[in-house]
Amino acid sequence: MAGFDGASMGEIAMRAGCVEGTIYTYFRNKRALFDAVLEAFYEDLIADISPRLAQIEGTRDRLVFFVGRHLRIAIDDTGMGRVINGQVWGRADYQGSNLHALNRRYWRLLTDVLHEGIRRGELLDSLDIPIARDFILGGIQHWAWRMLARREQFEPGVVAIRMVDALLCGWTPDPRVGHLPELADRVARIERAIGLELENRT
Amino acid sequence: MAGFDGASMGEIAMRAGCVEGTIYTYFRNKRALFDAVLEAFYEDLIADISPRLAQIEGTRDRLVFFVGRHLRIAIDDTGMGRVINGQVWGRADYQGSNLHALNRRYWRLLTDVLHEGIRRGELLDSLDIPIARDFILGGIQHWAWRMLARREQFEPGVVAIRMVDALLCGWTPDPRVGHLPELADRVARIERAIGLELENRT
Amino acid sequence: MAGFDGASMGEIAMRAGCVEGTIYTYFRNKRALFDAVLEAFYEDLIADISPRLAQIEGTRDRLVFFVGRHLRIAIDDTGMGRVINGQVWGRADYQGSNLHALNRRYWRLLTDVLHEGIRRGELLDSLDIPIARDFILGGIQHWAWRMLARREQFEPGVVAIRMVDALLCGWTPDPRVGHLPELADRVARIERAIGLELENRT
Amino acid sequence: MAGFDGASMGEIAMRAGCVEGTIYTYFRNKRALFDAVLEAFYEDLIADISPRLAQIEGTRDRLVFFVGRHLRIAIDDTGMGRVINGQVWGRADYQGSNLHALNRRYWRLLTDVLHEGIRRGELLDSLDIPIARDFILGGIQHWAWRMLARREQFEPGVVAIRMVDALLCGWTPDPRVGHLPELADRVARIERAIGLELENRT
DNA sequence: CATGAATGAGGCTTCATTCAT
DNA sequence: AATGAATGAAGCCTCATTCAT
Repeated sequence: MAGFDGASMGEIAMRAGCVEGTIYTYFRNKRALFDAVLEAFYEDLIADISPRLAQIEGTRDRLVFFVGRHLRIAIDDTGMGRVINGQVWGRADYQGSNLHALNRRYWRLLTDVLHEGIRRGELLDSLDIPIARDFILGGIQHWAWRMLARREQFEPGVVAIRMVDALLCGWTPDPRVGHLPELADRVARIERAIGLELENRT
Repeated sequence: MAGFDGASMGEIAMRAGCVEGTIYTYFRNKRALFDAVLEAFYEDLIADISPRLAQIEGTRDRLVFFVGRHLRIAIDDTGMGRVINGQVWGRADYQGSNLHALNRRYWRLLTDVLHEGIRRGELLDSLDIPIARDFILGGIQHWAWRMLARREQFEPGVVAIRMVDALLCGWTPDPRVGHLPELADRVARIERAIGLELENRT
Repeated sequence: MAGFDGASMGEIAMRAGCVEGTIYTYFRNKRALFDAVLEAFYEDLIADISPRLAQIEGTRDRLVFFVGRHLRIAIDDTGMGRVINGQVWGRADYQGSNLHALNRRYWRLLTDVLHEGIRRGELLDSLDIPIARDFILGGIQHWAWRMLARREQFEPGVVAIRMVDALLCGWTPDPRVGHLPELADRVARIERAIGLELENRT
Repeated sequence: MAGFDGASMGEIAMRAGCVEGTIYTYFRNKRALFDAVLEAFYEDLIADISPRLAQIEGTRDRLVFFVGRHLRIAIDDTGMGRVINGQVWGRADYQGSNLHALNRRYWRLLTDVLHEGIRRGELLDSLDIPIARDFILGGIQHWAWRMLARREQFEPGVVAIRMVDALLCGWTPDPRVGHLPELADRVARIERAIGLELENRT
């Protein structure tokens, strides 16, 4: 019903309003057709996201935008997501293919945001970026598929904020924690001032 | 090579050491065969994980065990993972199927750990459990596939710890940080009481 | 209309009284089918010719038998001859194939006759056997095709004799001719002895 | 790779430096194109051979030239030879086609040499010319294909001499055998002269 | 005259499924 | 219960040919 094997050239031709032979005027074979479609999809996606990401300030807002945009793919291009999942992964010649390169360029938009976030101090230095990336991309995918399987609607913008918050809580250094040393200083000064003895607190 | 469409009944029969006709003695059709295989896989998986999860104390350790076990599936049962991915999702009759029920039972093991973690105070009350679950399952999947695609080895136990830490940092309430506002108030009150002069702070 | 490319699997199946799929139960693909047919043909041919050739005395009679039998192929198995011509030659993997081995075994029947003929003194020592073989096989083929193209009937036995005679005239040393010089000497001596006067001869 | 069916109009057009449609401006269909090519080939061949054959004296030299020239076709125009073999023979409308006429004109060059050889007394009166022709053409073809299949080089001029000699040995009258009748006359005269009674010789 | 995109028929092959034994 | 040969629908792909530009 979906995916590379699920779609027949006959059906594709019919939907395209031509006969099977015509497709072969433009694409060498089924695989070439799928590659071309996926490449066009990625190109458009990158061309759409890249400039808008550059205009957003702040790591959190950038992530919210990226996650929301990625979630929208699952809604608008449901089949595409499934094809990518079925085709992009698990192909013998994936590594080194043009598709792989595009996939990397797309992921790069996300990891660049993460790296920049670390540089700005908005994300923890210790953040494992490959893991963070896979959590975001994989988590979004799972969420979207589950929603689609249950035929439930969802608002990408709202879900994106919830997702980013769920992740950022741990990745961003808590500004309040930054006050701890200072607070300790003040307490020590008070103690000195009143010569008071304090109980230990666990 | 893998997946529902990738395997032919002839090949399956050959590997099973029988002829194609024999399979139809036991399974109505190909779909029924695959469902049975997936069900057996899930049953075994749940039977394996469930009791061991019960013996582990502490949310963090439970999550590490679950994540590690799930990662191992991608290594030991690569094909199975792909079949699940291809078949579990995107089937018209998935909702309400026996497979769906098993899938839910498996996920339930994870969400139970999360709920229990909240109850124990080891996870934030505000944690969005569906999102958390999808981050874990989706993140693991992405990570594993990427590794397999690159033919890189990885140690499930080590990766599991890294993953859980990356997530828990934000999900577990830091006990010290929770007391900070209150502590600051008390300090300020004491300072006021004893007439201490404070410098302005930005 | 004939040959490997000329015959469609559909047509073959129809003539065999089954559907296309059935053929693939027995042969991996079209090429395997053709190879099997050709191999069976050669096996039968060799099994038929080999013992009969052994029972025939004399190089000339053996050649007549071989040529006649080969000519009959062109009549009885017209299509087969054409397939062999189209397939046996000009295939990239011909050298070293099973078909090649069979072809050689068949040719060997002929070249063995020729070698034996030389050993017996019935053929010239100087006979170039590869060339002789190609003349026989190629000549027969040309002759048969020409006849078939013109839809002319011919009697293999009669043609075989004509062909072998045409070739043997030069390949077999004429025993009578060998005595000629000696005979001429004796005549000349007698003439001289009896004082006979001879005219000059150029 | 070769033959009528092996070449597609697309490939032909590409090699000709035009598009497929253009070919149909000049040739009604694929068959007409092939016929035209074959005809041009034969025309050139005949135009090349014919005058040179006329300048050669002696049947043997003429045959050596013809055989050598024919062998060279197999080397220089390998594909052409295969096309001719596949197309010239075995076509329903071959008899009476223009191609047939050209083929005959080409063969005629050879049979004319043979007829002339008989007239000159350089070939046996009893030579069966159709058979002789098929031996030459068929033998050459077999030899050439075998060499090409084995990827062996050969020198057309050398092979031609060997072939013609192999055939001529039988086709040319042995000059010594020509003395037999005369010798018999002399013996008879002797017998008469001496009134001798001779024993029967087998 | 040249083009080349579109066509559609036909080819080979696969494969889930059936059924008589 | 097991077999495995037979099926036939469907898939991908090729290619000679046409036709509007």
